[in-house]
Amino acid sequence: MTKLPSRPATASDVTSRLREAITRGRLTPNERLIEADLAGQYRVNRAHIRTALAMLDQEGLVVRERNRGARVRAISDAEALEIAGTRLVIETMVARQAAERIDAAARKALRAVEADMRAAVAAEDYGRFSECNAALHREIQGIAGNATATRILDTLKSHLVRLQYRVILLPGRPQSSLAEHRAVIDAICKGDGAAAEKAMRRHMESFTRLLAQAIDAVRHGGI
Amino acid sequence: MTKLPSRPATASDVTSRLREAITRGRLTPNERLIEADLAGQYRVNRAHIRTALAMLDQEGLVVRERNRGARVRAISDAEALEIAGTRLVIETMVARQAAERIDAAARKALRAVEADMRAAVAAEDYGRFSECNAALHREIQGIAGNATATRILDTLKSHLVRLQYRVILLPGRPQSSLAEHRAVIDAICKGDGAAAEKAMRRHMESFTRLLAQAIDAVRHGGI
DNA sequence: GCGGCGTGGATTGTCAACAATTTGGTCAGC
DNA sequence: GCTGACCAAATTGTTGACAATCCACGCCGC
Repeated sequence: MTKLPSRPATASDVTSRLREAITRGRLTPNERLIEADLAGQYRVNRAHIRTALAMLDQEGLVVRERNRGARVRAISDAEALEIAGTRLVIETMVARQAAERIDAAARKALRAVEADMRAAVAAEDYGRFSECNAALHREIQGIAGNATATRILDTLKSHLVRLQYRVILLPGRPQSSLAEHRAVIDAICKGDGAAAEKAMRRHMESFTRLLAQAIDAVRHGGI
Repeated sequence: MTKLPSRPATASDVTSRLREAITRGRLTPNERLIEADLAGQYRVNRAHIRTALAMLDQEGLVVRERNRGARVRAISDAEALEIAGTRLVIETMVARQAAERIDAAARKALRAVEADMRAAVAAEDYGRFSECNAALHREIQGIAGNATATRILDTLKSHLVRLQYRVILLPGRPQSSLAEHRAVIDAICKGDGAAAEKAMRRHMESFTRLLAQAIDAVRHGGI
């Protein structure tokens, strides 16, 4: 997994590991993050934990209250929709930029991801589908080459990962998602910025709509 | 200015002050940020400086290299345009949301800022105009009530403040900017989301275009 | 009972000393 | 004069100890 030479873990290593623990749900919303415990767990000094928590606070994954410690930040339903909406407009912009900068190698890469994705849907392997999904968006971001947008999207997504499974698991969603993704890929490969923008907006709108439905269902249907 | 009871400065105080020093240009791009110096300057322990630097790093205002210290991050011309472009799409979304949620009190507040702005232009007081500009966008964000977007916009703007003066000082810009702002305000007050979106996009596009020109001019014209 | 009031344990905040690393300069040798 | 090794100063990284704070619990008086 991580490097074996076992260079003493640094603060940003700890930050990554904590971030992952939070986004993967190993640390649950509102869970207290006790510096001494975490320090013991990750075999690092408390100071590292402290700066990691400060960074994750800045990132919005953690809230800290003076003298009262840090907790995993719970995002409300309303906030989840805000995040999805913001993500929508940025992904849309990125799709256009990707279309404007596409080249042969990038086309090939996109088609490869598409094939993977299609296979995952055919195999009904939704975990893999989810990974392909993430890979595709990452690939598009890479093509667009917009570091600012990429950074923002990364933090926005980190807030959504826990929720997105609800959407992916909706009946018929993988199929419709695949079709939407294909439209995005086609437009980008054609180098048609306007079409890519439109296709990505449609894709993200349907994601956002389904997310809203999933949230509503949960709210009204218990658990 | 700050509270007189003089509660011992905390890490996030230091963060704000450092942030301001960077955005206001008191600390220049690539300038080294030496922990001990800053600690002395702000009358604070080095540990506070350390966490402040970690947060500003996460925020993108500072870069840190292991064992080599922190410097004010210099943003390239290309990156400035990335930031402006990203800001554009988010501000556009926010304008639409503001139009959808406007109420009587908010209308009044918007009109007040508009009057201020007009007065500033008439008086050719460009510092004040710049402040009004910021106030207007803040007001719109407040009406939209989108905390996620607001947070992102704040950090994006913090990267642009140093550059925006170049745009504001262009001949005729205050007047055209005022007109664009009026269109945005009118649309929002009418509650017309689509029009607000369009007006804001036009405004931000012209800002971005002028920023690009200003950058080009600097690049080719010396200094 | 029950509401205020310490009190102790757990946890975070603060600090200073020490270790490790980088950097720039000096000097010997070629 | 140039190269490289080495040394010293400056700076960051790490650690542990101690202070301040919060919180839950039990106690006392009513």
